[in-house]
Amino acid sequence: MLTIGKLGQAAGVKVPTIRYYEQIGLLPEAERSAGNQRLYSRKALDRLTFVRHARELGFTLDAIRDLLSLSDHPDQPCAAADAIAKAQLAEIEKRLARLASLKVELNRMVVQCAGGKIADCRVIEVLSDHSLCATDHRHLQDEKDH
Amino acid sequence: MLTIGKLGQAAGVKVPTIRYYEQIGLLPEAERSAGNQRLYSRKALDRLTFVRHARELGFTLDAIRDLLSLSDHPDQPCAAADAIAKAQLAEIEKRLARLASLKVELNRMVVQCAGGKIADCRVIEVLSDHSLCATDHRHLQDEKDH
DNA sequence: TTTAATGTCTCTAGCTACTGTAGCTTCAAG
DNA sequence: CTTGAAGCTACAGTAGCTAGAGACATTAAA
Ligand SMILES: [Zn+2]
Ligand SMILES: [Zn+2]
Ligand SMILES: [Zn+2]
Ligand SMILES: [Zn+2]
Repeated sequence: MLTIGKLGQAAGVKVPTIRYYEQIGLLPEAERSAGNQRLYSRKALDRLTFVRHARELGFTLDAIRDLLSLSDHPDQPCAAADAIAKAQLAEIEKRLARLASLKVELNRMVVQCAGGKIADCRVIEVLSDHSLCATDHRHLQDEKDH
Repeated sequence: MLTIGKLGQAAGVKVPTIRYYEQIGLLPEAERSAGNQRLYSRKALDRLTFVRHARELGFTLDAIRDLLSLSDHPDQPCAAADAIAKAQLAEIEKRLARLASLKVELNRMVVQCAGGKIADCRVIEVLSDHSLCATDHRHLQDEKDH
């Protein structure tokens, strides 16, 4: 059995994050020692490692919740898991498209500025007027591109 | 003079967002009518349009605060503004790299799954074990890629 | 064995950039 | 004058943590 600190080290997850995951019900409540400290099994480590890897791949905690409960039913068909992964892929592709567009615009701004006074700064100019932009970055779905 | 609703329409910003910007000091406090309603000048519209455009290009509100105060001093050199834009470009490029890597991994997962039971699902398998990944997506700076 | 250092406990608040709600008041049209 | 839309304030909630306070537990050195 591992203490929460050891578990965190082993999985690469900070201690408060583990407690947070328990609090929101993503991880089951841990067993406790005589002194009320959390104790974790190897199975718990696997679960947390799964969560961490999924987070690194950008899945939301809600999606991970679903993936975890799917992985607890090995006999069921995997279509639901595949659907979650495909949705995540689609989301990432959307963000990529948006960021690519932003990159173009930011680059244009930076390159075009001759570096004089603010009154003539291309950065400030472009920010003031979207019609100076080359792409339709506005219409590419906003946000959640965290 | 515009009411807050007209201003929001003109700038493409929701009314509560305008009030929020005022609250956090990004926009100056608006003048008020006899009945205590906010009134905005054309200059205020320009300012809000600037904010919106900068947000669309992914600048943080803090960066926008700085850009706004720079644009209020047209005689000063634009190096500071350019630096903010360059930092933003660098940030976007970092996110792009990370997302590109995530896309590769997610795509691999989805393509490799033969679609049987959860026990054999490649998606679940890869999520459980990063060594099945092809790239170093872990080491690409995390987060704030909202 | 005492003591000091480290780890863990709970609880609360804060972060970004909003969005939504409730319960009011003001305004413009008919 | 009435009605409905638009405005007001204040507060709560979103995602996914992170940090802090103050108290208790565990381990290792002295
Ligand atoms: Zn410049
Ligand atoms: Zn633009
Ligand atoms: Zn599958
Ligand atoms: Zn991986």
